[in-house]
Amino acid sequence: MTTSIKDVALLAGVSVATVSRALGNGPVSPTLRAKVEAAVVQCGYRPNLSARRLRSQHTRTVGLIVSDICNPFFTAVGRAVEDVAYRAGMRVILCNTDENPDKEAMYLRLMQEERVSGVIFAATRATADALDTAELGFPVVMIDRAGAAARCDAVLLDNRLAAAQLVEHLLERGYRRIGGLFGNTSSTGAERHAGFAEALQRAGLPVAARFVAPSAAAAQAELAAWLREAAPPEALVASNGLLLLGAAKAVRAAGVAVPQRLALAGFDNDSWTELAEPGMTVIEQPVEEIGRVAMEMLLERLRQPERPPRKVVLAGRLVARGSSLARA
Amino acid sequence: MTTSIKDVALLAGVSVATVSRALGNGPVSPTLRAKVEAAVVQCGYRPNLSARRLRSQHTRTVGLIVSDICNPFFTAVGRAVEDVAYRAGMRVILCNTDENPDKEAMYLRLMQEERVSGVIFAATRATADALDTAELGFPVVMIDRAGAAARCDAVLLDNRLAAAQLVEHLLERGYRRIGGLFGNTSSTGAERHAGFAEALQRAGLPVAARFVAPSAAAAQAELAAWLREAAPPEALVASNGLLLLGAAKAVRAAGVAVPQRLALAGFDNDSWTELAEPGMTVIEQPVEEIGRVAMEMLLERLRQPERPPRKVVLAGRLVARGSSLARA
DNA sequence: ATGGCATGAGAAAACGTTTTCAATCGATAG
DNA sequence: CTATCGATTGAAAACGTTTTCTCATGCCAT
Repeated sequence: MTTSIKDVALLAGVSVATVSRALGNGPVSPTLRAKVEAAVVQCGYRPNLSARRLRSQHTRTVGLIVSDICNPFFTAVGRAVEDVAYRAGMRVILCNTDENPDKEAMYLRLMQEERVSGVIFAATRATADALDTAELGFPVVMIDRAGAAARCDAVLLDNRLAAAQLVEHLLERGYRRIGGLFGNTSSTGAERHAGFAEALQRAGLPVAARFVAPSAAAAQAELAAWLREAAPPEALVASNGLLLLGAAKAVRAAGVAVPQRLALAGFDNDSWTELAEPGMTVIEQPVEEIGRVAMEMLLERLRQPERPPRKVVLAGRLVARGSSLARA
Repeated sequence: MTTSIKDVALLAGVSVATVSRALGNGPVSPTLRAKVEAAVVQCGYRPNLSARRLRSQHTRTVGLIVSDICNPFFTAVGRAVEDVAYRAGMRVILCNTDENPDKEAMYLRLMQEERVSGVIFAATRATADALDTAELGFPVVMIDRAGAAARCDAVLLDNRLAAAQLVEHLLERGYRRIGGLFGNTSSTGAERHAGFAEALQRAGLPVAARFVAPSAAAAQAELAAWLREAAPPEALVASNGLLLLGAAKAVRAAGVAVPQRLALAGFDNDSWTELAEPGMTVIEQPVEEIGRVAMEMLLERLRQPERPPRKVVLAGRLVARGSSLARA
């Protein structure tokens, strides 16, 4: 039997209401407050958060739903979310969906049962478009991927611009036959593809883009096949860290010289991109900021439920490395 | 106002007890069960987990306390823990301690307030030694680091053996002046140092070990300084993935040839170790298995609270790569 | 003096479940 | 034909809090 507020009240010689008020910030005379505090330490009382949540009707809990926390991008974002959350006295429930809409639906239902205060969500395209935030019962902040119709807060990268920047960087360095590898489940992949295609069209060049499942293995297989085709690209853009990793593995396995036979560029300044020869050219996303801002927006929304939804668009930073050296 | 079990009962024309039983696995006639299920979908009822936890007195929640989920080792372990947990109908609360004993204490207190079913814990040395699992009120499974006195379950790597393996591998390849970089906060660092030292002593060689804070930055700074000293090592063992990363950055910054001027070997088969030239020799830990087994042991312990504590010791796998090529 | 009025405290209701306890009913055994 | 038993069901208690709702007290203004 664990000790409850009743035991504390008995020990301190006051009512349970007084104990509750002393522990919270209710009006209690200094005398009784001291008595209560003494009783609390004496019997090692720990409040029961389930009871507190049930009665007070707010759980101080947020859900963080991402595809896979093992993706360094989400790892870093998640860490930032948690830091801000815990500092604000909130708990975080982490959910990995593996880009699977069924799992997304399941976890959203779970969030309802948990009566979470809100959710930070990197949704699949299908789910993002269909999301009805009104009937969900809690506010949602989208990250990384935008919802089409979803009238909710979001913090995003300027994906079109970033992808276009990569293409222009490669053009500047003298590359012409530029291929692209994009994830096929998220709106992010689509947006980056759009920026990629626009930049190439502006330059009057053909657009060679392929869509794959968002995993390193899929990217590796796709690029390996591509390199065996008749006219492989001179440079490749990969639309996220996982795909870039797969691409790097494929070129290494095929013994293709980077950047002499194939230049590489992509997204996410993961730690390996600096170490892998000759260094990967990437768009670095402000991962810590994305997580922090998302959580702050959620807290803000909880304070002002009726505030109009806001989208924060952050800029990526081009980190040029050896994988896109100027063409000889 | 969200709909409660009462509304469902009213709609179905039965008592709340019957609804509860129909939703759980109580004895209910097929007729009423069907009525209840119809009512549930009709009014979109979602059980309130806080209320359920309060009444039933088990939270179906486990805490996962690690130093930093951004460390790929813990990311992978955490993912495995969560998969097993969700499949068993349990929730996971993730806590990052940054190797800070104060944060560890704070999170343990939080776990008590959450009335968690149990905790999976990668503890600092100080905390692990002082851990009194009896007065905590929930079972603990230690991972990665052992508790000295702690009479609780644990799943660990055979650290001494693994470290010795690395040393012997380097000896075989012809290296003699072998240095080591170890984390100074965990028992794991200490154990790996022990294995490292024993292997060198068996070979009649001097032991050159340095202890640093468990971060890439600390390792990088320490090695950079070391390389400027009079007699720098010919080969270096780094006691975890972060330290190895720092070491790799240091040698790259100093323009030191690997393995010609300095061979490198370490722990954790993180994705960058394969890509970074000339490939890092590492001990691969069975990360997925560590997380899975830890969660399974916790579930087992919840079923049989009085079972004697069990320690599972897993073996690492040596992955030899270019960074420890045979000496010319 | 007297009528508010702010302040501090306790009693009791409420939060949404699960679980215990008692009751009803049909059927089966004696 | 009746007593007993098993299976369902509902009423009500319980889980540990927070939040009314009262009430007593002392103080200030009239």
